[in-house]
Amino acid sequence: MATTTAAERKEQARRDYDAFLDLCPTRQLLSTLTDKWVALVIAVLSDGPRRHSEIAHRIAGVSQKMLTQTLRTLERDGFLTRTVTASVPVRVDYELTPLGDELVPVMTAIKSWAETHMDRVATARTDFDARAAR
Amino acid sequence: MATTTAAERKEQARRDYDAFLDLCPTRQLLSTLTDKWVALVIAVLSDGPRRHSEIAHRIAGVSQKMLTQTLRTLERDGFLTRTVTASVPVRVDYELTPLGDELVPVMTAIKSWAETHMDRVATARTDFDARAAR
DNA sequence: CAGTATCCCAACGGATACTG
DNA sequence: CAGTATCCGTTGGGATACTG
Repeated sequence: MATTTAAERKEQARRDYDAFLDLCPTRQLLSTLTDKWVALVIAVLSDGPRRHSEIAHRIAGVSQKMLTQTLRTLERDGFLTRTVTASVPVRVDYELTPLGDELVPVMTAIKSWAETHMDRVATARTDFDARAAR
Repeated sequence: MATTTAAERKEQARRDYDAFLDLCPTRQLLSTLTDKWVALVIAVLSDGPRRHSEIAHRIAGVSQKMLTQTLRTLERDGFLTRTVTASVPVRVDYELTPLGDELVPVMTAIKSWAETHMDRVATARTDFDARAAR
């Protein structure tokens, strides 16, 4: 198989990935990346490794279930590593991988865009609703 | 009310928006921005005004319902304008507002990130599943 | 502390049919 | 062509209880 691996990789790399296409795998990846909890988790970890409980505290309102689920997905996709320290009680640390680091600028950009432009959006919304009410 | 408007705006602007906070309005805006269809629609319109049918064609697999719903949300939030030309059949054009234009870099960044790093994610996923199977 | 397992409701989102 | 309305299955996501 070693002889075809390199060729296959090239083939794969040459392929034109396009999220506009329904069946393209990037459409699925786009779904993962466009997720509220993903953006927040990546933002938290951009400051360095964090424990499960630290992340939970930082992201107000996230449920146990969603946090664990999000962390698992991100681990599977290679964005972060999960390190278990077998103490009592157990300690689990999450840390961004190099791939995860590359995601940081994109994710923090969305978050800060929202924070920066919130006022303008709020105004637009009020105007729209006022116009719709007429 | 004119006397308080300026002060109120300042007050609002000075407020520390933080999407990490559960009740902060930016959390809701973040939810809107982290949406697969939103990213794709903004990406389409970044090339200029488009008709409803053109957008539908460009974004493969989007349903009528989701497209219209997404366009309405984006219009309400001030990201695009909707122009109806009363002909038979009717013609509707969508165009980014200045606020929408400011969103383009952020949205296209996610889309192209997904397309660029798809291979590495796919590899990570395979590795993870293989390790999990052991 | 971290995680799993249920239960359960609400929102997402597709398919279809109908209107101006 | 663009949009609305309805139906309905799927998923998201919270609450709670339990385990190592």
